[in-house]
Amino acid sequence: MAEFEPAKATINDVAAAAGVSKKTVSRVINNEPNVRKETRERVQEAMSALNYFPNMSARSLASKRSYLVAMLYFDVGAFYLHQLQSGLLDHFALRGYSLLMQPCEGEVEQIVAMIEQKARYMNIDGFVLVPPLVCIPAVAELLKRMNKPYVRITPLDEYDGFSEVLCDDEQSTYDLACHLIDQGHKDIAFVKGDPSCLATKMRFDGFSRALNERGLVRREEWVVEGTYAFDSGVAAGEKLLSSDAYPSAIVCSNDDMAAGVLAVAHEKGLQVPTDVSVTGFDDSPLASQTWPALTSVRQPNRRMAEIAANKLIDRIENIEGAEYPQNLSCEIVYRASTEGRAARQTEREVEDCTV
Amino acid sequence: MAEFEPAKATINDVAAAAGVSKKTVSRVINNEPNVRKETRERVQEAMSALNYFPNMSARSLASKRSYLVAMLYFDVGAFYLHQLQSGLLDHFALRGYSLLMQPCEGEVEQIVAMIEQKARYMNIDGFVLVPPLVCIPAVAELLKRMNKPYVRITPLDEYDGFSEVLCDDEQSTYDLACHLIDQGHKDIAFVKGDPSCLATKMRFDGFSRALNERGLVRREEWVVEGTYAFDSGVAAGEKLLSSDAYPSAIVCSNDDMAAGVLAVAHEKGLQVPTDVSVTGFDDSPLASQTWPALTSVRQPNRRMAEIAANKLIDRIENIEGAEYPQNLSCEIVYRASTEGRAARQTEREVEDCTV
DNA sequence: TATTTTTTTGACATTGGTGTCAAACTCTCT
DNA sequence: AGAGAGTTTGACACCAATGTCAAAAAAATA
Repeated sequence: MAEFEPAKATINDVAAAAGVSKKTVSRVINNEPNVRKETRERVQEAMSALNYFPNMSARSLASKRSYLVAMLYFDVGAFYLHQLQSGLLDHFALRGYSLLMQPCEGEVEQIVAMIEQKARYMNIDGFVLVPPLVCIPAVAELLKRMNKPYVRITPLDEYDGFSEVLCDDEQSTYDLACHLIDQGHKDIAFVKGDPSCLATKMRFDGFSRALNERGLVRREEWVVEGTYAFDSGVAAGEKLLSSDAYPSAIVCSNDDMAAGVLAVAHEKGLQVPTDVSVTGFDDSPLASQTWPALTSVRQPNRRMAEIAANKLIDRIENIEGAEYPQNLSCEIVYRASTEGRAARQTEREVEDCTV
Repeated sequence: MAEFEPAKATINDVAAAAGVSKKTVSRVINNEPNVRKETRERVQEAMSALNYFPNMSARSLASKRSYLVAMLYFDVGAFYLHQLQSGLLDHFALRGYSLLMQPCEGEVEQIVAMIEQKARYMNIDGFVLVPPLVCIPAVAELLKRMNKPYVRITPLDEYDGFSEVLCDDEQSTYDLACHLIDQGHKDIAFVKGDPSCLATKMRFDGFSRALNERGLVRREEWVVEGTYAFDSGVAAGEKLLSSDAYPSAIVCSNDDMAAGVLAVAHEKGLQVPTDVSVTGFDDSPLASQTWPALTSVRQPNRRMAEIAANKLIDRIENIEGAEYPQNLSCEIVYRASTEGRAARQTEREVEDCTV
C-alpha cells in the first residue's frame, strides 16, 4: 500500500486532460485574451482536477520575469519596518508577487555591489526603497542602469509623481503644534531627529511654520538635536528640563525620544502632562505603553505600502493610467501626555476675561 | 552612441570563452569535485571576465531545487519577528538561500491551504516555523506529507533533537526569581502570558520551581492570567496593586505586560522599585525605554535563528553529522526596575542580626 | 455563397541551467 | 608496454513553462 503521493501535474498533463495544446493552457494560466470561454472553462476544470500549480522556475525562465520583488532597507527599527513589510507582503501577494527582504549595511560600494549581485542572480523584477536608503543616489543610479523598476517610500520633496510614495510629515507636525498652541501652550520645545534623514527636516519645518503662523517666537535653545534614539531623547530632556524656566510642551520627532524625555521628567519629579506636555511621532506600540501614554502621529504605513506595491507592479507590467493619491495624510492620536499646565493657564486667562 | 548595456552572459558564453563544455562550467559553479585545478581557474576567469551570474530560474528548473526557504509565522510582535528574521536572512544568505516571509492568519484550514499552494507554486525547499505556529499539528503534518524539511523555533518540550531549536525559558525565569529572592523578596507575584503559548507554561514553571526550592509559598491570588498584551498587564497590575498588602515584586511573562504593571504603579503613586519591583521578559527595546527601565530576560534570538537556518539547510542538502547546541540559555539584564523595598527590608534584617 | 477579417488554436523553437552516462585522459602497478 | 583503476570531461536529453508565427476556425462583409 503505497503512500499517497500526488504526482505533480505539469502543463502537459493539463493540456492532455483538457484536449488542448499546452500553449492554450498557458494562455488560461496567464489570463490572456483570445481564448474561447468554453475552452477556458475546460482547461480550468482540468487544472483543478489535476491539482495543478504552474512551476515558477519554468515560468520565469521562459518569460524572463521572476515575480520576485525586493524591499531594500536599513535597519531603522522593527516597528516601522514590520508595518511596511507586512503591507507590502499582502499587496504583492494579491498580485502574484513574492517579496524578498534585503537589509543593507556597510559602505555604499558594498551595498551597491550586493544589490547588483542579488538583482542579477535572482533576476528580481523590481525594488522598494525604504528611507533612509532612498537618500543614497548610487542605489537609484544602479537600479536605473540595470533598468529595474523601483518605488521609493519617502517623505522626499523631489516628487516625480511616478516612483515615490509620500506622506505629509510637515503638515501633521504643523497640526500637532497648532493643537498644542490651541491648548494655550506658548513655550514649546522641539527635539529633532537624525539630520541625515529627510523626515527630520520636514517635521521641524511643520513645527516652525505653526509657531510662525500663530505669532510665537521659536527659541533656539529650545530646539535640540537628537538621533531618533531613546538615549538622545534622555539627553534632550536633560537639556530642556534642567532649568526652572522649562518649556510647557516638548514636541519630539519620534516616540523613542519622547519616551526618553518622559523618563527625565519622571526623574526630576515633574508630572506629565501637569507640568510639561510631551508628544511623539510614529505612534509605535511604545507610544501607548509609556506612562502616561504619548500623544503621537500615526503615519499611514500600511496604506503607503499598498500604494508602493501597486505602483511598482504597474511599472513592472507596463500598466499605465492607474491613479494613486499623491500625498497621504497622517492621523494625530491624542493621549494622556498632552494638556496640563498650559491648558490650565489658559483656563485661568479665560476666567479672568469673563470676570 | 548606444548606451552601455552589458548583455547577460549565459553558461554557454562562459563555456565558449573558457574552451570547455557547459557541463564543466556547471561543475565549477556548484563547486563539484573532479575538476582539474587548472580548468577550474580558467572557467572562473571566464566567469568574472564576462561578469557572469548563473540564472536562478534555470538552475532550479533543472535541479528541482529553488534555493528558497520560507518563515511561517503569526504576527506576535514586531520586535521578536524582526530579530528572528534578521538572523535567518543573514545565515540563509551565507549559504546561498533566499528567505520568503509568510505571515499566517485565519482558520487552520486556510493556513494549511495557503502554505500548500505557496510551497508548490514556488517550490520552496524548506520552512522555519515560529511559535506559536509550532503548536498547530496540521501544519507540521502538511509539511511531512509534502516531504518538505522544516525546523521549529520553539520552547517546545517535545524535543526530537533534529527539527527543533530550543531556548531555556524555564531556567532563566527560575534564575530571575532566585535573584529576587536573594534580594530579600518574599512576596512575589507572577503575571502569566497567553495560555495557548508553550513559553507561558515554561516561564511559570521556572518561577514556581524557584519559590519551591527556596521554601517560599506561592500565593494563588498573586498569580494572574495575562495575554502578553500591554492592556492585560494593566489589568494584572490593578489586581495586584489595589490592596494594601501588595507584593514586593511582580514577575511578568513579557515586557509589554511589565510596562502595563509599571503604568498602574505610577498611577497609584507607588515608586518602582522602591515600593514594588517589576521584571519583564524578552528584553525588547521597550524594556530600556520605560521608566524605570525593566530588568528583563534576553533570549538569544539571533543565535537561535542562526542554528535554525543551518539545521534546515543541512536537512535540505542531506548533510549529516553537524553538531548544534541543544538548549540555548538566556541572559538576564538587570535594570532599575528591581531591588527596592525587599532589598531594604533585608538590609534591616541583616542589621538586626548583627546588632 | 464567396471573400475578407478577426478570433482562436497549436507546432515548434527557446529559455539556461543540471543529470546521466559514456568516452577520454591520467596515473599506478605489474 | 599494457592492464586496470580512478579522474576529468563532454554529448545529449531534460526540466516546464513562454514566445513566435502560421494555420484553422469563426465571424463579418460583400
